[in-house]
Amino acid sequence: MPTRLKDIANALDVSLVTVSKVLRGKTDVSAETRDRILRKMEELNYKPNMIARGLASGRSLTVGLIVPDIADPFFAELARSLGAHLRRSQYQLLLASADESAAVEQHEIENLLQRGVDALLIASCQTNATGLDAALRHHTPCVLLDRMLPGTQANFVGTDDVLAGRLATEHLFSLRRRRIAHIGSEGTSTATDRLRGYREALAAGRIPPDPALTITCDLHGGRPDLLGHDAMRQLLERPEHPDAVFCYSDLLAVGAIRAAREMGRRVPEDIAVIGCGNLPLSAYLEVPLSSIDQGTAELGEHASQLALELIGSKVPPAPKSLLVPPRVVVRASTGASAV
Amino acid sequence: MPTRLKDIANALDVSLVTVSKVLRGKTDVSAETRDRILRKMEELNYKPNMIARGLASGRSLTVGLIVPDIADPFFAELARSLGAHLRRSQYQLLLASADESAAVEQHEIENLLQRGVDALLIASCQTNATGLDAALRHHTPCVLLDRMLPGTQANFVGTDDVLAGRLATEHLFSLRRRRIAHIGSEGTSTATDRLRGYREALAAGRIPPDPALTITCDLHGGRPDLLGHDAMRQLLERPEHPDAVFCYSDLLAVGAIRAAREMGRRVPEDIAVIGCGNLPLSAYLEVPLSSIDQGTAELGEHASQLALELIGSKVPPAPKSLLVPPRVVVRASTGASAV
DNA sequence: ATGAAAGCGCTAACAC
DNA sequence: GTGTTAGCGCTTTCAT
Repeated sequence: MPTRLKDIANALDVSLVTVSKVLRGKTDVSAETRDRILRKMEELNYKPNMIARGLASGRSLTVGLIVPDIADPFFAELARSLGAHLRRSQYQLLLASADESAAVEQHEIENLLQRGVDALLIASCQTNATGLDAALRHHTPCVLLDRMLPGTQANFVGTDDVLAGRLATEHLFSLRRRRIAHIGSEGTSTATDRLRGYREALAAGRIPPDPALTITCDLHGGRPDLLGHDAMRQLLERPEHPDAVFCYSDLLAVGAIRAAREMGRRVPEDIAVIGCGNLPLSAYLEVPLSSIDQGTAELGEHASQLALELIGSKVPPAPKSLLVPPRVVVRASTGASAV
Repeated sequence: MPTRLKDIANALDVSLVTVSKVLRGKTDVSAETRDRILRKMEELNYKPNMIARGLASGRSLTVGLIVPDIADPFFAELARSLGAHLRRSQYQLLLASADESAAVEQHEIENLLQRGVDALLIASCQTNATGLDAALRHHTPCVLLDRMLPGTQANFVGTDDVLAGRLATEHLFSLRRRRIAHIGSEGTSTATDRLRGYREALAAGRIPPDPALTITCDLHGGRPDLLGHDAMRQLLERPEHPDAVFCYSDLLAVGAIRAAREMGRRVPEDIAVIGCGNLPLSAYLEVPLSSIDQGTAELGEHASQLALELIGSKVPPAPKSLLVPPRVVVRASTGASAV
């Protein structure tokens, strides 16, 4: 059985409280007793029971993270970064993957709150913020990650997705492409923001918007690579087909490129393609994929910082929004061999 | 503030214990009181405080998972599957990523035990099993995932890696390749087992082992794709170069293919390559990559089952080893266009 | 069928 | 400096 504070106290004939004080680094203990206690802790290999500590203190030294899908490389990297940063501050990450389901996500929110997390980080797949009410009831600080929720004045850490869309589109524009399509998504702030950036860039380039060049995929509807494939085929079958495409995600882009090549188009000569997310394997794809890098590790760092800050403040500060600037990574799919 | 059992009890003028009984589904409560209590719980939106419950009952309904790197697609998928299965049994997954460091892993083991996990699942990057002693002290059941540890009689759930190595090599053999190389790894049971399977298959095919055809990479030394690249270059610079390579991982294989092509070799015509792990993007690589699929989701299911079983048994049963059989997935890198 | 008493291992206030 | 007294919110055992 693991050693308890009481065991240390008994062995040394001091009170349990004194031991607890040493444990927590309180200064009202004589140097001598402190030494004896520390030595005994070492000797008996004492490790505090975090459950008991959590119950007594009301703080669990725990941060909950909910992501739509931990198998998505973006969220996996985010979790990794977050976990590493929190560990340095003695915090433990409780991870939940919502399986892309709003119901599961809601369940996990309640669940993590019941487990007494000191802060809750959510990359939400809900469409509104009512699910966060539970966190308010618990007075648990909450940070939205990656995706904003409509009608919320919440803390947010994410990519500047409008900028992401603009950078991607401007990059295609700089390659002298003028019929620039967008294969997008819907239902998330990331989707609408990237679309907005795309439109802004077109406007800035004095390209009239052509509704036929925007296709929206329902990413709940299946594998994104296949959806991207379909979307590209639709685009290329139209008489006025595009000479460039900005895809909402790399996975969509991968499928889109496959479709283009199957239809005899050269990438990037006939059609340039850029994705978003900068998958680790981007460089090794059939056509190495240009993409928008979101600085995922940096996102995790900011999120953990903000979480700790919120935990530390007695009164909840005004909600903050932290936008990490993305950057273009050029590879062959929009590369030098382009026309 | 969240509702507590006491609030329900007071509101209904029954004892806290009766409420607790209803909460836990005990039958020694009259149907009427039960109904009143359940209604009140609903009304006050009662959610049990899992920390208090954990402290009182000694069970946290929590399972800890430690992986070397959550950003590795294999471990991410494992975590996803595990989390989904545990959720169905009301268990919560506590995830820790060890950053490929044995020291961090050890730290996380202690950490999760202090948090009172009911079982501990570890894909370990340690070289021996002494780190698991802490779990024994806590009487916490423990399952090794993916990698066995030498000198351990522990529960294990993982791929049948000897079979993986044999299947991969036999597949290359069936393509009439006879100079089959192996780009391997070291320090893990997966590495030595796959190597063993490779050798067994060679022996079965009456191919004399050629030490010049086995290269071992130190995967702690950097990016696996670059290591694979280097390894392939070494292999091809030798006078008696191979006509096929089985790589320990897909990432190694990806780098290896790149190197081969840079050196003017055609894949698979001049050299066939098969990896292991079956990355989600395998089909979209510059040369779609043949691989060994490990049935990761199935691994997660078995692991969660075993964990729950161990938690449920009063006396620890004899350690079990569960080996999931892998299977070959053929793509272009060893595909039909082969000689 | 109901509840009183004790306690899980720790922390937080306040005495001495 | 040190220790005492009270809990945190729940479960467990055992009376009634």
